[in-house]
Amino acid sequence: MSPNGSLADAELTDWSRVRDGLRARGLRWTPQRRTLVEVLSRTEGHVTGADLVERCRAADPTTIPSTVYRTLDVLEELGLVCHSHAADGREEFHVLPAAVHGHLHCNGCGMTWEIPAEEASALVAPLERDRGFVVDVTHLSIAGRCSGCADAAAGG
Amino acid sequence: MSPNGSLADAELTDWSRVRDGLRARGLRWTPQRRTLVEVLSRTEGHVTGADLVERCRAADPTTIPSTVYRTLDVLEELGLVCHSHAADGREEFHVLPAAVHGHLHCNGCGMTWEIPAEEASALVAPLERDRGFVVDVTHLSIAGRCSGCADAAAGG
DNA sequence: ATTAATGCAAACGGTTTGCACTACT
DNA sequence: AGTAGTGCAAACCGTTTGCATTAAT
Repeated sequence: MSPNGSLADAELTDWSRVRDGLRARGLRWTPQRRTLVEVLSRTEGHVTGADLVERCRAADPTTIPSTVYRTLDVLEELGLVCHSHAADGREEFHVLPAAVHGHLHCNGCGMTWEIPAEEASALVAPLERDRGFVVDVTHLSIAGRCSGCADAAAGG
Repeated sequence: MSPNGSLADAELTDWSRVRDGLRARGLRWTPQRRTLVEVLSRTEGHVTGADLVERCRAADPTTIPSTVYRTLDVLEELGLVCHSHAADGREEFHVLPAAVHGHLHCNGCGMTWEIPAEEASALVAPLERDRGFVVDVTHLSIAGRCSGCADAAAGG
């Protein structure tokens, strides 16, 4: 793949490349985008869209939701974030994961863990083998109960 | 669809038990609930809440959304349906009793397949083994591309 | 000078809620 | 009679859109 030289292989933390990536496409580097990109650079794992709006607003109180969402679209096109849907049905973005794909979400405590790419691939390998179903591991989201909450449920 | 057969044809599904299940809990069997239960009894796989509202409205044009959602809550408490979230983030319900759990959703053609319980369990077994994470297979939803769409993507 | 991007406000779609009324038991 | 359930309408929440304005290039 790697069609038009996407930024996907850039150093994760090297957000300054985003600016150039945008410009290379004739898009613009604005203060609002800079704010979001900075927020994202501090973000690990997943955040909802609303969450990002809130964090941007913390950094810049003049932040407008639609701008954030529009910028997220652009960043997703650039391959810098991708989105899936959380267990509660909201948009969930995560910062371009180097080798991190898929989530494990605990219905007990609400925690979310990431599943390393290899582990995720291993899990779904049978699907690809037996059914020819190519899983999009970046959207893999598995709900259940973490060991702590499972024990609690079993114990009491 | 058996216009005058009332609950007589319920031997395929044991939905007539719903009525008794409700009553056993001091809850009531109303025409609106009957409509929804009939709709559900004709339903295979998954439906969104909005979808069910629509189908109920087809059966009974006076159907009101909030009633449907409230009844779904009740039916879920009874263990007759359960809900998860579809890839597009909407509520997704599916009829319980079958030994069918988990979905495979193709981003290409939009089709959804069900994963048999054993297959689903086998897939996530490593998670439970290695991490003690007890997966809720009824909420397992995996997105990707079916063999047809994967081939199409690879081929062109 | 272009024209991409922003701010704003209103719309949207699915779901939820408050409340008076209805009807199941 | 008593109370679960309904209908309705409005609220809600996250997200999207239209459009005139602003500002990056």
